[in-house]
Amino acid sequence: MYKVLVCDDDRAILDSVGIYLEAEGYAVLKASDGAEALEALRENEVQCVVLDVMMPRMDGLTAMLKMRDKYNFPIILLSAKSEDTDKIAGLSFGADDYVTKPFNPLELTARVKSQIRRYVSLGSMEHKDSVLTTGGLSLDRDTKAVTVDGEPVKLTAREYSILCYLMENMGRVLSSSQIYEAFWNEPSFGTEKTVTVHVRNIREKIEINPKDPKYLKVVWGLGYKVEKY
Amino acid sequence: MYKVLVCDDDRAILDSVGIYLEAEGYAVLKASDGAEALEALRENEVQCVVLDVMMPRMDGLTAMLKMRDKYNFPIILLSAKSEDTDKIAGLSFGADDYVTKPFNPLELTARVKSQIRRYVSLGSMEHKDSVLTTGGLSLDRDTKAVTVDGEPVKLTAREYSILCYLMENMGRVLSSSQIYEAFWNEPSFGTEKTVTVHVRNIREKIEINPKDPKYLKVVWGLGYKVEKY
DNA sequence: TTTTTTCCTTACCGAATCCCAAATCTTTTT
DNA sequence: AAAAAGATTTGGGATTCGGTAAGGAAAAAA
Repeated sequence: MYKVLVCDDDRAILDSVGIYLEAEGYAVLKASDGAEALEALRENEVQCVVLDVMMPRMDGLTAMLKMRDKYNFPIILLSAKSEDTDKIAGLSFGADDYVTKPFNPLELTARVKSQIRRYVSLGSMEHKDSVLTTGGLSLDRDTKAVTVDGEPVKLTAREYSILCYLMENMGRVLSSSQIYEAFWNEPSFGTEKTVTVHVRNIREKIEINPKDPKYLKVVWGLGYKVEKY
Repeated sequence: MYKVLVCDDDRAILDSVGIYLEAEGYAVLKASDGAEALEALRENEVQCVVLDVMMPRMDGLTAMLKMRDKYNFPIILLSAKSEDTDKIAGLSFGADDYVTKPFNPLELTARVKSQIRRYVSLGSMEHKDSVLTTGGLSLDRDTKAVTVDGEPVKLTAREYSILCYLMENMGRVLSSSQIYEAFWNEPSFGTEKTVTVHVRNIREKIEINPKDPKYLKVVWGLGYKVEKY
């Protein structure tokens, strides 16, 4: 039976999440701050951790960094929508997934399930491929380095995030609002144009001829995609 | 067509939200308290619920918990602005999003749209195959790619949606007005002719001989269908 | 801290593309 | 043969995308 550690200072959330996860057949350990969580980990082998960002004594991000020193199980962060400390900031610090409050407990359960499946199927193999490639374009999610035909390309944070998202969904068409919502955690009304400007800037950097893009293509009326070669 | 249940004791809000959602092409069910909402859910399959927190008889949070026992559609809470957002985030455990009153109806609409998109795409991720096929014709809903005998075909956005709709209902006959209303939410007087034109353009692209269509056939006096092979 | 630099967002215009409706022609049904 | 339904063609109008630029925010440097 797989074990999941849930860490949140709100007991109501702790209990309810526990109920949902137990219904899925997981054993649930509970902690109400980072210190308690680390202590629980010393005595138990878990396959996944759900961690609130805002907690007394030791906050979630600090706790996560300490966990990463010793363990490599997946970590899912919880945070209130209002704090909005960028999704990317959280993920790039070593989290595997990120859920904003309020959240659907069923969705959290689904994410836990999917993280555990990935974790155990990799069988503690450290070899998750962090490099995405198509044709001469490649992106390394560990080093955040992007190269075209071996030449390094300097992208800004937003540009990197957008390109990364598109390459993780290689071949799939994503609408401007989908892309927008993936990073701003906000539905878009009228702000989709921002995405097109970023797309243009990305093309300027990674395409030989931005007018006739080879990698980052538009699908009229539907969205953008990265071509799979 | 997706259905949204809106629940609020203020009839003015109920009506205005209803108008905006209907303009977006959703079917709207209305309820004025939690009990009514639960009853409506027994008789209808909905894809999203908008729920006021403060209501007589049965309040929103209680209603939400009861809904979570049986359903897993997204729930969006409405709450008074007075409480601070972090507090709401904590209290509203189990919701997928929240909006504070007073609110911009367009914002609420955008959030509903975004939740429904996530909900239906998650559903199709698990079970349904994203590729529809009949004979040599195939359509991939992820990449939005259509091929005939392996050859890629370039369709416009509207052509794609119409073909997709027909292929999702493979073998079934759909009238022009049905097809029209599926995308252009609302009337269909004289406008069915437009569908005819699109059908012709689609045939031009996917049929060997558009005069004697193999896939996209007409059923005289009733409508169109995609032949199942 | 203040200054400097880089980056993000928004607005606008032009160009490419597509949608729609009307008019006309063809096929099917009665 | 007449009537009804679908097929085809065409042009104006609406959308969507690309490109540019400027103001403001954020990050980096001093």
